[in-house]
Amino acid sequence: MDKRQQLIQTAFELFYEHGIHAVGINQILQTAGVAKKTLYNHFASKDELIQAVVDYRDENFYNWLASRVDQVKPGYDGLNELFDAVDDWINNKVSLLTDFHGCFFINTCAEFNDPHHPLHQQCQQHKNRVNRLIERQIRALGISESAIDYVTESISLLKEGAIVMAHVQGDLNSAEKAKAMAWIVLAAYLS
Amino acid sequence: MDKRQQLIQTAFELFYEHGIHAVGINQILQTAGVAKKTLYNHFASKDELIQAVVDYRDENFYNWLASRVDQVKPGYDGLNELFDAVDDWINNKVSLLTDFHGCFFINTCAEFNDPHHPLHQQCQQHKNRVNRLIERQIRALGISESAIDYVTESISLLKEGAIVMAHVQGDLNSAEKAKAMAWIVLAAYLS
DNA sequence: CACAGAATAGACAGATCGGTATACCTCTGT
DNA sequence: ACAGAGGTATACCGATCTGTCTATTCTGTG
Repeated sequence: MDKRQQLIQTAFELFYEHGIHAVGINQILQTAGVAKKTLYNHFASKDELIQAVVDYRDENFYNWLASRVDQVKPGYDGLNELFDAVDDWINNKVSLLTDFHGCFFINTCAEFNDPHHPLHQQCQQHKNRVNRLIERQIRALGISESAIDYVTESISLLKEGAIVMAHVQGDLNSAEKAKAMAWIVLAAYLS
Repeated sequence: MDKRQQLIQTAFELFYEHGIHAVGINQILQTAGVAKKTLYNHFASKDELIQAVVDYRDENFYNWLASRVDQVKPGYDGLNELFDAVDDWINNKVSLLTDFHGCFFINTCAEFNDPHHPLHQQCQQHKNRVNRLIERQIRALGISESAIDYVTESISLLKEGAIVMAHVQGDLNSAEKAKAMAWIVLAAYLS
């Protein structure tokens, strides 16, 4: 088994549950069952490990979401699947993503507030990837070129709102609400 | 000047900018220009200080928002003012709230993930207060009683989405988008 | 003026932090 | 058979953390 991957996986689970600043190196090592020297053989510092963890979650989450969305027809079906996927995630029906504790990238931005911070920007880039996935669905709907960015960001806003409502307020139907609003809004923008 | 209040104010500003776990007691004391003994004279522990900080922001933020919303007619005008207020906040037009770094309560929930944690619940209660403010506007619109909770939570979702889009993605027009969607959605729910 | 309450500065304790160093133990390829 | 890579376990370093303690100074009121 790959020790490097094992460290990243363990660190992610601890960071996701308790926050990054609240989890120490020694806790990660003990949980992963790995020696300290091995960690510093693979990573120069805790910061590098954190970066690798964000990358790992980016790949893992995006690949899962894209595979869900891309298995249906782009456009209405794709957007439908997007919100259904978020709903499954929120309601812990996707074991691949581990127990829901909000969006790891939103949480990380909360801990690294400065927009110029490398970790904050890494999180932005993840969101940009997801936005491009959404944009493909919007384009397939036949929205006019000039409105594509605006509508994409509006749908993204609905998705983010659903995640936060589920995490902070414990609203487990938030993704359904967001989906319902998405249809209403898109119908208005298409007419 | 009240040392207790000075500590809370300083702690809030540091927590809001850097996150709670990232800020130490000594940093707060040095910034506030207060002795350590004075802090532990007013608070039994750092945890108690954090609780007081969350309470302080709850009062400060809610009072500001409610005073904005309540100065216009409940209903359409109130909701309009709600999203305009959020827009002003995001675009740093409200000096009372200090520079925008996302929602302090969302950020705090990101650091204290467990829904049973006292701080997480304090944040939930703040959101509940704001939700009741929104609910009053929804009621004034004449929405049917059975739909009030659902519509209130939908508007709340739009507001949360706008805050996160502004914080994580740097979208400074997010509140405008949320407001536009709110009108579309409400028109559909009223017809 | 005198005194009580509350503030100050700062040393200190014990734990934990990120990170380094040392010594030993397996594997694996030639 | 043996060198080297990569693992383990653990002691250690300096810094920093929360929280305690002492000793001194300021301030407001009778």
